[in-house]
Amino acid sequence: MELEKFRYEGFDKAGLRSLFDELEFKNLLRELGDGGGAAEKPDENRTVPYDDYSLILTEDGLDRVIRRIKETGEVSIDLETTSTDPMLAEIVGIALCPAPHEAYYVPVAHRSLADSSTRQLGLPAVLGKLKPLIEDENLRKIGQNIKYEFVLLEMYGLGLNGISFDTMIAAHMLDSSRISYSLDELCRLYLGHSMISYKDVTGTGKSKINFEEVELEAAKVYSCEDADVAMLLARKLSRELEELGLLRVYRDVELRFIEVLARIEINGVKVDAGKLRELSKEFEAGLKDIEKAIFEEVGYEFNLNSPIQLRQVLFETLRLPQKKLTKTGESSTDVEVLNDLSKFHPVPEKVLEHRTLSKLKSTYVDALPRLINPRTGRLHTSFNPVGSSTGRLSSSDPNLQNIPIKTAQGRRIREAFIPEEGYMMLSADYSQIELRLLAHFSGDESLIEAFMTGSDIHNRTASEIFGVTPDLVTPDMRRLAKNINFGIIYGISAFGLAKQLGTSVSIAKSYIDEYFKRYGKVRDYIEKSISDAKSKGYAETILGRRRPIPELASDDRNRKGFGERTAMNTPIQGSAADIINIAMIRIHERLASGFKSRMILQVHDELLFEVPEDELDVISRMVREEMEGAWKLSVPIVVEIGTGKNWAEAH
DNA sequence: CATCTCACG
DNA sequence: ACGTACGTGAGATGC
Repeated sequence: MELEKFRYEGFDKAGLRSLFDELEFKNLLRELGDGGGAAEKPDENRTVPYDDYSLILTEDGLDRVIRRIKETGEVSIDLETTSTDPMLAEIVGIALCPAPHEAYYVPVAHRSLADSSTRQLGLPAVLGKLKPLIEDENLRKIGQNIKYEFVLLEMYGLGLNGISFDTMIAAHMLDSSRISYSLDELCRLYLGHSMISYKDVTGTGKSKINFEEVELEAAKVYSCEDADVAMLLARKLSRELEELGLLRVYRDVELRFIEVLARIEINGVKVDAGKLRELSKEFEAGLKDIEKAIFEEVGYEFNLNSPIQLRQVLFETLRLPQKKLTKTGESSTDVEVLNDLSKFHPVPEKVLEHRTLSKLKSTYVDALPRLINPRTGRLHTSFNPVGSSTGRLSSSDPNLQNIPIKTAQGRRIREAFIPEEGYMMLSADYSQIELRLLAHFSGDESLIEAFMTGSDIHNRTASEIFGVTPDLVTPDMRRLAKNINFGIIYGISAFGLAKQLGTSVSIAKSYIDEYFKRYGKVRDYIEKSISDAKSKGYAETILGRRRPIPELASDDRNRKGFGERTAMNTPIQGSAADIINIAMIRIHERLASGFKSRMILQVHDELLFEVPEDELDVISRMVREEMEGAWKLSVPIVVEIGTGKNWAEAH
């Protein structure tokens, strides 16, 4: 009740203070050793208590907390820091929750203490006391996105062992379709409670203060609530996982995967900043030349990066035909349109060249060096394990899963990704993992046969569709078959295929018909995926991760169509993700047994390693073995391995 | 902060 | 008749 009142009235300092005065009394009782809430039987059906939280300002206090954690055998941890990037963050305070409704806040770097007589414990002393507990694998650690704590504690020389629950990961496994997996969102959903938001304690905009400036009492309530809610959610979500039979996979795969990702993030990848600087100059000169040519052609200067200005130039000044509209009804100037307009005028092609170069320069060449960690001299991405609804990872700050490769200029950026001195890059790629899963799931004899014999799958598909022997398949036929194979995985439609191929819908339709004549069980499988998802309400992967698809029940043709494509694509894309995750866990564990080699990136179906030359052979074999053996399918799983002095060479 | 565009699998 | 390929993140522009 107090919480609700506090929230609705906004951040009222006076009101907050009286609330805190009341709480302070209980804290005092606890400090005096009356037992407080700890001795009472906590009512787990309450939402968030808010009254059994204590500030820890003394060594004795901290010792009591540590005893409590040892008593309960578990602790939910929430660190307050100076940065969302755990590689750069400094600890401001630590919330520890050893049991539901009982939490403690240990400030270590707050600036505004209650009064001059208030002293907080120093960070070295606190970490010194907590280290044995944090490293004790028999004390269960609970958290919301605990990879953050793992990476950050590692920066302080503490190894976080005994991760027993991550609420974010659990919620994603139960329902990967959510937009947000924030603690606040999960708390609202599963506990029916709105939490104090970060903004409530720090303010926003101009008057925003850093967490170090937040008063101890406000920091305590905010931070302890986070730790407490994670503890409460862990119990709730654990029951849900158990009911669905997912607890084992959750523990054996999802939880273990956290540490693998943390290690990759900590390892980071080296980039040749000098090489990128050279590329920047070169691209700059190229952009200038293209600009000049375009401005001469058009007759005046404008901002090529502005779609609005470009629209005016192409469709008003040059009077070129308008091909398609954007979502908001404006004339599109995207790559498809510009390619098409290239046959009428020299400018569109030049604009495309400019776009490509400008994109590469701003997004990669100029941006990446700024993100090099000054301590390590390397790039450390952040992998988000709940970043997609299929179960794939996403990567950000920087995104290292979309480094260019398709064009020659792009590959030059990849050349700047280099191994440490004395090491080589090793890249291991799953070959056609999604089509192999399609063969496995559908049981289609033709598709299985193609993979059993190790043939070029697109060539094989082309030969089937066009009714010629594989040696008579032309590059055009193969390209078309490749598009169909992709289309099948995406949830094919004649319209989509036609657009991709640049043919008519009726021609695309005839290709699809021919495909399904040859691969009949693929059609059956697609239909079964959709009907299964319809009856269950969700699609699932080989590990049982669930993606609800409410669109399947929609009356809207588009929404329903989207739902159907989702129903057939998710088990394939998601299971491919499951398989590489399993491989990564095994490889991580084997690397830990005395190798110098490091796993440094995952790009959906590729793993990148930094390997000392004398480990190349053994690591190649080990990586292949673990990737190919991660899951048993009815067709072989094949991995292609390359090595080189940079990422471009290794790929 | 939305829009457009484009980098990747 | 209608609109559709699956999954992401980021930079630049302009309100």
